[in-house]
Amino acid sequence: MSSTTLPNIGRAARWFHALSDETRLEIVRLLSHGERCVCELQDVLDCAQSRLSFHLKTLKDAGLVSDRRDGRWVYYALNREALDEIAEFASDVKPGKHAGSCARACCG
Amino acid sequence: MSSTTLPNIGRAARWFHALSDETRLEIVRLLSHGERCVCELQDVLDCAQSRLSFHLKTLKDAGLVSDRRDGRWVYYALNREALDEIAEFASDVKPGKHAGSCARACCG
DNA sequence: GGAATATATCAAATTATCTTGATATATCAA
DNA sequence: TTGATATATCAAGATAATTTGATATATTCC
Repeated sequence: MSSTTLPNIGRAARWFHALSDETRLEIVRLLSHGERCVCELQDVLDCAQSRLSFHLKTLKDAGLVSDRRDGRWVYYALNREALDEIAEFASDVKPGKHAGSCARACCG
Repeated sequence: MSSTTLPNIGRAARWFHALSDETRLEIVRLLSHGERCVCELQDVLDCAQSRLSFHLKTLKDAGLVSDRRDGRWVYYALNREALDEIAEFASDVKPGKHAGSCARACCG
C-alpha cells in the first residue's frame, strides 16, 4: 500500500467496525498471545456461547481472524496481514505523507 | 505503550468505532492532506450539514481530530498522536510480541 | 442593530448491531 | 448407535447508531 493509495474504504470500515466492540477487543487481546480454542475464550471471557460465536464470526467476516477445526475444537488466530494493513492505514493517513494536493480549496 | 500494555480497551473501542463508518473514513482521508474547514468537507462530501456535523463530533469525541475556530469558520485536523497509538495497537497486538504466558490453557 | 453565513444541537424516525434462548450440526467416546 | 461435548445458526427482543429536518448559536458585514 503506497502513501497515496489508502485501502478500500469499505474494507477498512469493516476492520474498524470489527474492532469497535469491547468484547471483540478482549478476544483480540487474548489471541495476541497466540491461537486459542473457542472453549478457552469462553472460559476466560465468561460470556454466553452464542454471543462469543457471534463476535468471533464478526471478526472472521472482517478478515481479522481465521479459524481451523481440529477434531471437536475450533481454534481462532489473528491474521497478521490484516493487522499490518491497519497499522499501515493509520500511519499512511497521517498528514504530511502525501506528495501533492495539500492546498485548501476554500476559507483559506 | 509497551508490548505488554495495550491501551485501555474502552478508549480503543471508541477509536475504532469512530473509524467504522465510511463517511467518517472519507473525512479522515480528506484530512490526511491537512487541516480543512467544515464548508470544504461539506462541498466535497456533498452531505447534509447536520450529518457532517454529527460525524465530525463523533471523530472529535473519540480523540481522532481536533477543531479550531477562526472567525466564522471551523477547521478540523487529524490528531497525529491518536493515529500513532492506533498503529501501535495494531502492531503490538500481533502474535509474537509478548514475552510470556503464551501457553494455551485447554484443548491443547 | 439586523441580515446573512457557518456551524452545532435537538428530537423523531429509521436502521444497524447486540444479546438471549432455542435449536442445529459436527465430532468423539462408549 | 446413543449420548455427550463443542460450536454455529436462527429468530425475537433490546439497545445503540445514524439520518433528517428544524432550530439555536456564533460571527461577520452592512
